[in-house]
Amino acid sequence: MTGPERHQAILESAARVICAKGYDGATIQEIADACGLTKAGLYHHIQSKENLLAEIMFYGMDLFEAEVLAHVEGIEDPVLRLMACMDRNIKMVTRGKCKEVTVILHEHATLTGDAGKRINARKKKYVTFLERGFEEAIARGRIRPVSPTVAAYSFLGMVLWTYKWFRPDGKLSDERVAADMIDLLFTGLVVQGSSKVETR
Amino acid sequence: MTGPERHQAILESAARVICAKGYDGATIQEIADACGLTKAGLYHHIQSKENLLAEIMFYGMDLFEAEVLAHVEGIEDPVLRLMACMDRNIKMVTRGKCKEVTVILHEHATLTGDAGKRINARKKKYVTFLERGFEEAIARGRIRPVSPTVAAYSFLGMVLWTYKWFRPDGKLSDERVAADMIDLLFTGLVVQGSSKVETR
Amino acid sequence: MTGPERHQAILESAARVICAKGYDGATIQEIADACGLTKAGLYHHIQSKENLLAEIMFYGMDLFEAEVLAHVEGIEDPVLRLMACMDRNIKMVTRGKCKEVTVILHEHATLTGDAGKRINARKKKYVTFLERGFEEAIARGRIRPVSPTVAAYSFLGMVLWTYKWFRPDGKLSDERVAADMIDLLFTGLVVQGSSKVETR
Amino acid sequence: MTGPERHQAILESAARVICAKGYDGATIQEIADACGLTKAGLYHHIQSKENLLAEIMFYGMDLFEAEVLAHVEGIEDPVLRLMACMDRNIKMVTRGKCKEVTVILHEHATLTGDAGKRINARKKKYVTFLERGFEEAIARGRIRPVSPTVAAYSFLGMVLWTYKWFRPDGKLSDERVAADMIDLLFTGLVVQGSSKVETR
DNA sequence: TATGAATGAGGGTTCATTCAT
DNA sequence: TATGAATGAACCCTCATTCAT
Repeated sequence: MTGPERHQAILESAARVICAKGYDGATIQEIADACGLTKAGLYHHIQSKENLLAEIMFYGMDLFEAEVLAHVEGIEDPVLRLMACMDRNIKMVTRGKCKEVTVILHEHATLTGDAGKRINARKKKYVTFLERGFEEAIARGRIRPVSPTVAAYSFLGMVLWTYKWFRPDGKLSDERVAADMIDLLFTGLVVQGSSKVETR
Repeated sequence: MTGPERHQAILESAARVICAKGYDGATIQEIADACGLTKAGLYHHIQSKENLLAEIMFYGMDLFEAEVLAHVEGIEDPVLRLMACMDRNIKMVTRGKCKEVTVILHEHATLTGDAGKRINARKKKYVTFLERGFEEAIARGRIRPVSPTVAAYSFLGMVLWTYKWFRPDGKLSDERVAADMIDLLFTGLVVQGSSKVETR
Repeated sequence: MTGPERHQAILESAARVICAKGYDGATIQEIADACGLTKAGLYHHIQSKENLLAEIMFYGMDLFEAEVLAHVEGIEDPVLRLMACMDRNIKMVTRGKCKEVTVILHEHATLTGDAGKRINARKKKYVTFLERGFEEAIARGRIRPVSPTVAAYSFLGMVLWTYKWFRPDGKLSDERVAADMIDLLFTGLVVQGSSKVETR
Repeated sequence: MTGPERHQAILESAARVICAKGYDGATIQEIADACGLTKAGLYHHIQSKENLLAEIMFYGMDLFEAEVLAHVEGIEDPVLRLMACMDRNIKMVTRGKCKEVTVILHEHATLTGDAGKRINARKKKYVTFLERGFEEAIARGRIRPVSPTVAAYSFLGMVLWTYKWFRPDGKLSDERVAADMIDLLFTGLVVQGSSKVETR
């Protein structure tokens, strides 16, 4: 494994450690171990611990936008769009070997400086995307009126919290979790007969 | 201020720092500063950093159980019980000078040893309380059937995530946030005419 | 030993190590050893290695100005002033337990930032003081015309280089070195009969 | 460029870096950069950092002896010999692309082991050469009696310090600096009418 | 020759903790 | 109680050096 692949593998290994111990709790030594390198060897690939976090976050954002946003942005109906978004977002958190890469986006440690601003801007963009979705759905009479902000953060809370409790080997499949969360949040919101599209 | 009051004040100051910087990111120096003590002075009041975290968590659990659980456990109707619980839990996170004490319960850093087991048991008890609530509501035909586990963790995700985005001086009051979240989660779940009790 | 005295003792010990090994070559460990402290213990007294260097340099400048400049600035005759200055400066470099503190002023490592600017300004002030002395001596017809700049830097080179070769237990006393250097630089410069003051 | 030329070019580039940052402050990486090589590439040309310093010093000594000593050793009159020596030594420090190579001879870092002994022996030889010059001049009645040691080290201090302050693009030319320093040190020493040779 | 990758040793610095006063 | 001083352990990071390619 060489070049960009190698680099990504390092980001992913590091993300797993940071996810498990937190940014401040994770040592460069532990991260290096997870990468099968010595500390000094790891530094051949990264600039600093903080920069490593930044790289993981950018990578996570890229992944998230490619795997979630890119697939749902084009959906015309706002309710279907939000539901598809929730489905994909939940699965991004529950399955796939890169889940930690995206989970880290919500790490306590905040990036300083320019990188932090750019990550926050992209996070904010996602929140806004959700808010706009709810606004649009309300405007079209597809759902009952609610605060788009509260709805967006409820959506996020439900989805992101999943990482903390979901176990792939548990009783519930992530298909079931996704379906149920979508049901919980949207079924009660949708105004029946508001559209030709069947939502349930 | 002396005795137990003093001790609680220290726990609360420490909780604020740990909430802001994370357990690993918070320094004993910073905590001491926040308490108006020197490092060595602080050690007259605490046993160790980890024990301090444990104390805060026990204190937080006590507060949570007194302010939330104690007030809602007696509510006969499971839906009303869960709604009241959400309302109180959200407000515990958004207002009050001790919010950090309870927020820390979900800190990344987990307590080790016996204290950790006891805190986890109490957290688990809360999750179970919520699951039982949803189960009971389903059994009584008050709400549509959903996975009680998914419902409980959705409840928790919505509520706990609030700490990350809610600003007391923002556009939304916590009254509004609580009302809207209750609406989002329960209105769609409740089976109309399932009870004499008006839920909205 | 406590307080400011203790602090000065640390600066002096550190100066000895830095003088012997150079700033980059001296380790904090070695400096701590010389102070009879552990590394962490030393950091109780200093802010950083660079700041330690800055402190030593400021201390050295203070010493130099108090022991050399303050004693000669008032001398009316410029030649006598420069000669007295050379005498004191040489002895500051050859004797006294604090010699390293002043020798470090000419360390290769240059301070960065504000501290560096302030030290350089004080060094420049000394060069200018010497240049003015030679200018004044020329203007009064006390010495033959020479470039004041070259004269000032020759003065400095002779004096400062002394640290590199002079041995207190060698054949030459510092009294002798000072007298001979003054002789070498000034005897040939002074215009005979230029003043009532006998210079030799 | 190949072979010995290439090697010398590397020594010269390295000397520039080491002169600018000091031996301990200069990194192999920085030296490699200055040579237009990678670190590993540089190691095909050098044995170790310390050995590189040794090579530079030997090269510098060779240059110095060829450019300075070789040209003045044959001068019969000791005063003229010393003056010519000062002239050449100053210019070696102020001009020429190899000046750093000779300046490094006075680096703080001292070579260890055999190489160190050989370099020190050659340095000592130069000091002795100067001392003998002054002794001889005194013996012949050409200059006033002074300590040859103090005179020799004054000579060296004046000359070597020049590297620290002289700027090729400054107001003073190195011709002027050399002439003035020779004037400063020798004019006052020389006994008028001591020789047929005009010294000024 | 050249280099990307790797490393053991060590550098400066910080941290939680202790203790004499 | 309180604190200034001290410390062992660990942390992030850099360095001179090596080696497979």
